[in-house]
Amino acid sequence: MKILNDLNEQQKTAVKFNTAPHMIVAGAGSGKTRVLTYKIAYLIENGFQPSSILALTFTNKAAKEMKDRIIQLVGKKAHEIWMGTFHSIFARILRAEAKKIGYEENFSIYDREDSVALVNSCLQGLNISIDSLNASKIQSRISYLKNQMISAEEYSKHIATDLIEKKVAEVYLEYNKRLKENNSMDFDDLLLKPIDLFTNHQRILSKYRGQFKYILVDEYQDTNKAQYELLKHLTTTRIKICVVGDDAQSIYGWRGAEIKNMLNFEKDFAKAETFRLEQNYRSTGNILKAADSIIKNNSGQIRKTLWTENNDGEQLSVLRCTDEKDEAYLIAKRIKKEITSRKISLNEIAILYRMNSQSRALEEALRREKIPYKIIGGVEFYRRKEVKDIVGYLRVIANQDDEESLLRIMNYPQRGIGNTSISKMIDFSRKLDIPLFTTMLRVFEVIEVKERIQKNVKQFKLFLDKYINLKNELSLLELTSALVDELGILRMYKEENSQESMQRYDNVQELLSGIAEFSKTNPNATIHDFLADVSLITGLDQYSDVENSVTLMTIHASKGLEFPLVFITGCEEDIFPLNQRFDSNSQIEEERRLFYVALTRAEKKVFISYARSRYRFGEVAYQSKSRFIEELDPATVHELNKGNTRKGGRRRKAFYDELYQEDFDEFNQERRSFRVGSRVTHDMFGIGKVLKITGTGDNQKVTIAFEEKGTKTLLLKFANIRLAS
DNA sequence: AGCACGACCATTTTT
DNA sequence: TGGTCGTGCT
Ligand SMILES: Nc1ncnc2c1ncn2[C@@H]1O[C@H](COP(=O)(O)OP(=O)(O)OP(=O)(O)O)[C@@H](O)[C@H]1O
Repeated sequence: MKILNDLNEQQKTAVKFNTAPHMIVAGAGSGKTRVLTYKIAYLIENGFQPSSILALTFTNKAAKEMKDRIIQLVGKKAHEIWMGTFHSIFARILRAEAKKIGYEENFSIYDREDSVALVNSCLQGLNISIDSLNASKIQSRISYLKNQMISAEEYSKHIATDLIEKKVAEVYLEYNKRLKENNSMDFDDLLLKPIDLFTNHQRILSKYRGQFKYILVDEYQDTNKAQYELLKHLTTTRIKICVVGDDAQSIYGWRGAEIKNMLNFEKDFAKAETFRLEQNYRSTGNILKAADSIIKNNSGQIRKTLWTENNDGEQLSVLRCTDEKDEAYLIAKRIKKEITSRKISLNEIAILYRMNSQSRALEEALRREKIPYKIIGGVEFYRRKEVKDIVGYLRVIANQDDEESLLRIMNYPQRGIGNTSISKMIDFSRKLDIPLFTTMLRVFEVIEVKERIQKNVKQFKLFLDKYINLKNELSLLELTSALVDELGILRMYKEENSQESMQRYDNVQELLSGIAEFSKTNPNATIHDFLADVSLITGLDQYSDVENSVTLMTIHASKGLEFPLVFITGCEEDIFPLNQRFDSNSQIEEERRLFYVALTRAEKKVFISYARSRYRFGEVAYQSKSRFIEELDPATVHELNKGNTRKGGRRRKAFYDELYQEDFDEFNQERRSFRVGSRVTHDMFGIGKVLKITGTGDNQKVTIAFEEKGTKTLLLKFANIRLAS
């Protein structure tokens, strides 16, 4: 069969095996994704029904790319494959079955921001506050619990012990209740609700078991408990399952991903077989050696061999920089040099970092050097305020119970319904136990609201009713255009005529063209279809490589991608690895896997940079070189600008002139006997670990996490701190 | 009701 | 450093 010609022997064997459950375990760049893609093509070629294949990927973009590739291989019947992320596929199923679990099929999907807003509103409603936790932290906790499949009831009855946990439990319960009342689900519900559905409705479960004859999962190492449960529900001995992954690339533990899903696969699925792919096609020998020297510092992983026919290639280069501006500048310069000497395009270059906040300095330098770039992730288009405002209207038109969205648009654009009036209406709704939307209809009964404002509410209600009635008559695009026009949003931004408002203007325009495009690809799409899609779009999905520009992103976002030239930036203790408090081993190992992922994105050449000081919260913080740099096999790396300290720094300093105001106090740096990460003792507070060092001269401060006395910031001049033995 | 200013807090990583 | 939130003034 022709399809198989693009594969090596091991890959062919894995593609052709289609009997028992099986797992393909393999290192980076060995063609796991390719095998999955070809396997699906192979199945279809051999008469398997595309619509009975369920393929689950990590991002929407990965799904789209895989599907496109399969269409290329076997033609457009591949359109019928059920392919997408766990979240999008199960959202689709939930929409079809919503009634069975007590939701309307037009339910809204809340993203993180919406969820945080709801938590806030719960806190207000319950009239509680938790000192050490803000709404966003509480939301993270709830989400984490949901990921572990710990229900609010269980948490509150059996797990929450101290006062804070009890309060969180109370919020958790209320939050779920309110979600339900709003006919809404958060991201985690998209995985949990289907489990409820399948557990309580045997007939529906049978229906989907009949539908999906073959289930394939990419990036299995990053699936969580709920996803595992879903797979267990959907598979029977007659349904085939194939999962693909690399335990060394599991980087979402903080979100509940469990490598153990992978380690236990053979036990979990009867008669399971494991396949391996060992030839790497992506990287040079040196990059692979370097990556291997990193990952072998982790304990207990599935043993894998990885070899390549590629030659050793160049060594990795380490760039030592004065601070983050210097780092950004050196990288920009380096890029200019490399595109001419290597004759590569900007598209072939990626700059990776540990956290989004690191991109700022890099962007600034790239702009100065006139190097075009694109950022993947970051603030995503559909999360921008002006876009979410309009989407908020659409959501309310689709689902009047969606209180968060209703509150969002109530006074936007301003129509004279202020916060006090809104709270009065909310109180009224709660007292009578009716939706806010109904309260708007009965606003004349809410006597606390001034008459003039009651009229405004009434008018707004009529405005919404009009569109609610129109939603079945107008197309999605007609509806949205009419809405935006009547709201006068574009006019408003234009009149304001600031740089910011013009940006917003453009974004609204872009939303409209996005809708136009969506309507084109999905001709009969309703507002519900569009909203379902929008909630699950992420920043990672909007990536196109048409324009010629450098790619900037977090390492998490780079998973599965590859670039000839890769920069890994900010390789300093407390940034990468970003370890907080006293190192827990599993945390540092996840950081190490992250570094492994970063290295293995590269095909030809890696630059690793670190800065000796960096602005953090407006203060200078002194940094020390990442332990990961030390762990690299020395035969594979060299330091590029050794001994380049003051001299190079000065020259570049001149370049940035006013940008450099702070003086880098090298003397102080050398004199100190400890650095970030050192264990120190203090006469009063005992033993602790240095978290950060800030300021210069007499103002130099150290933040230390003491084992017994908690975290303290001390003035170095007075505190008697010594290195612990 | 709506704006301006100041206090405070923040940095993981994202479906 | 910069963005968000609350208060107090108009
Ligand atoms: N048999 C093959 N012949 C030629 N190129 C191959 C072959 N198999 C894989 N490749 C190439 O190797 C690269 C890596 O493949 P792929 O992305 O499928 O690997 P992966 O194992 O999924 O990687 P990662 O774990 O990093 O996501 C791709 O550029 C792919 O085209």
